Amino acid sequence: MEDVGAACERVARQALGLADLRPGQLGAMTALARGRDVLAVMPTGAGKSAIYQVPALLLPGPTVVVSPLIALQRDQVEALRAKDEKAVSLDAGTSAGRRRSAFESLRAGRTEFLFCAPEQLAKPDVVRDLAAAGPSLLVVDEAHLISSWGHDFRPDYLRLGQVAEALGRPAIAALTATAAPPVRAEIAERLGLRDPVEIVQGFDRPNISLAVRRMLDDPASEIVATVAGRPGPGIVYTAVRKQTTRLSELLAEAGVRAAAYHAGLRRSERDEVHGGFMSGDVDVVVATSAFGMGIDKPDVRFVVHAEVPGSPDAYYQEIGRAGRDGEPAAATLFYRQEDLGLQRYFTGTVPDADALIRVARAVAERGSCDRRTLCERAEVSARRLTTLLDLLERVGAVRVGTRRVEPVPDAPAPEEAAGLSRELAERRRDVERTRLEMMRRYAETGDCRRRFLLGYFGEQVAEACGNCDTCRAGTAGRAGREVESGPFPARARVEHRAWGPGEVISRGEDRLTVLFDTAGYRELQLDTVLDQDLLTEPPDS
DNA sequence: CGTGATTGTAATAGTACAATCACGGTGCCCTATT
Repeated sequence: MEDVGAACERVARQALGLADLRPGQLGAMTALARGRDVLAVMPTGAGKSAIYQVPALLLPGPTVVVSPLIALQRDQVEALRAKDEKAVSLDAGTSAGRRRSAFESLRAGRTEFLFCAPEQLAKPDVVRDLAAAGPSLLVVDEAHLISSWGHDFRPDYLRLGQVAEALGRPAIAALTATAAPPVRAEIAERLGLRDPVEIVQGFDRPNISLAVRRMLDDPASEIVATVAGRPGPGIVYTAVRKQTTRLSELLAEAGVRAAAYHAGLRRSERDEVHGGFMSGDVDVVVATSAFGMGIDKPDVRFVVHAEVPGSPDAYYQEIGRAGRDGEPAAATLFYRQEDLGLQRYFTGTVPDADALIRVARAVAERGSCDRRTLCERAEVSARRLTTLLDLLERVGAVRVGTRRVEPVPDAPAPEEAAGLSRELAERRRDVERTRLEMMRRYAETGDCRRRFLLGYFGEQVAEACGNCDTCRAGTAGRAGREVESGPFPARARVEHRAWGPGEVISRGEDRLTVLFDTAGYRELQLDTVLDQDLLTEPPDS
């Protein structure tokens, strides 16, 4: 009988035309083909799709792929059809007839791949119809969104673990290009991955040079000068929509073929800008974070940030769109301290106690009920309900199934449950804010910027990179060199007097960055830690 | 949290500054019109 690895290689070659597989790819494929869960963190272009497509063709049942944007789903369907693989996508615009025939075809084994957004899987009949087809694989693409979008923006991301159960718990593949260690942990926890095979490929993109320009006032003219002096194509990221128009107009005046892009534009305008950028008619897109996913243009030469983004995670995701062809590219952050305030605002939502109490009380008084009834009884929107229920469930006040919400025996009283939920949300917000704090550190550090970023993503690098502004300025070598020996090495579990347990993310000569389980990222001076005996290393494995 | 627009007050006709307020990102969905 053929070995699973060999079978993967054969299918990759015959069905998908992939002659050579990278070691990480093959490992992930064979794990999935054997029914194991996989969490893969690999840069775009490293063949993430093949990781699930190959085992999908080997395993008996169909494959459900969760993808955040309808446009991405359609692209993927098209790419598969070009290889003669039967794939469909499902969204709100899919007619009842097409829906029926899609499910029929999945059940009959004529269609292998179904793409949809998590919101589709929030609908009990969709899950029921899919379960009837006996899926063998559930793929969550852009899985970092579970952590970054799930909590308030698209809460249905949080329910995918339960969806997996309802689908008969197929093997799960979680795929992303960017996920720091705590994000990986959250993905695994939320999806309920079972002893997943974790494949993390190098984060480093050495061809992207890094620089920060500190600004005391409006950076617009500096940005225009910088962008106008650089060979295109490039992206300028701004934090607010108004700024996209303003900067693109200033750039146009300076003779740059620039266009603005944000989610408030009409569909046709967005498509036009996107298309123009891909075809080369537009050299520079000035955009909010709406511009990004699904933009696979290899020759982007620079990414400029006009304002600081909310976390190193978001920053790395956005600069990662530069230099995918491997040629030199530049990432420049225009940094003003005041801009941190806006990001603080973006991370600052904690649901109000009243709404939480109303929901908790409705469930407690009424008993098992469906979501619609609950929305009416508690007077909250369907979307908000998902966020509230997630919190209430995590503090043990309710149990949320795919169809119904159930009360929990001995649950805390509604007022108490609301209080606990708010504490949970506050803790989460505080952790978010320490991410922002790490972004500030990146902008203000005198150490090698790449070493800082890679350290944040859990990669220890001894040498300064030589391709960032601090390296060129000569400040990088002196501060914060990684140290191999001594107490509190990277990845060590530690316990702080006030902040509780955590893990050392990076270890410098004179300071430590620690991610605390509840207090988030903190930087500690090694002297102080030793003098005051602030940290202990618990004597475990 | 910070910005920019609007309103308010004080002192006296045009302006100056303070207080208040609204606003700020990402995309599914579903339904009603063209």
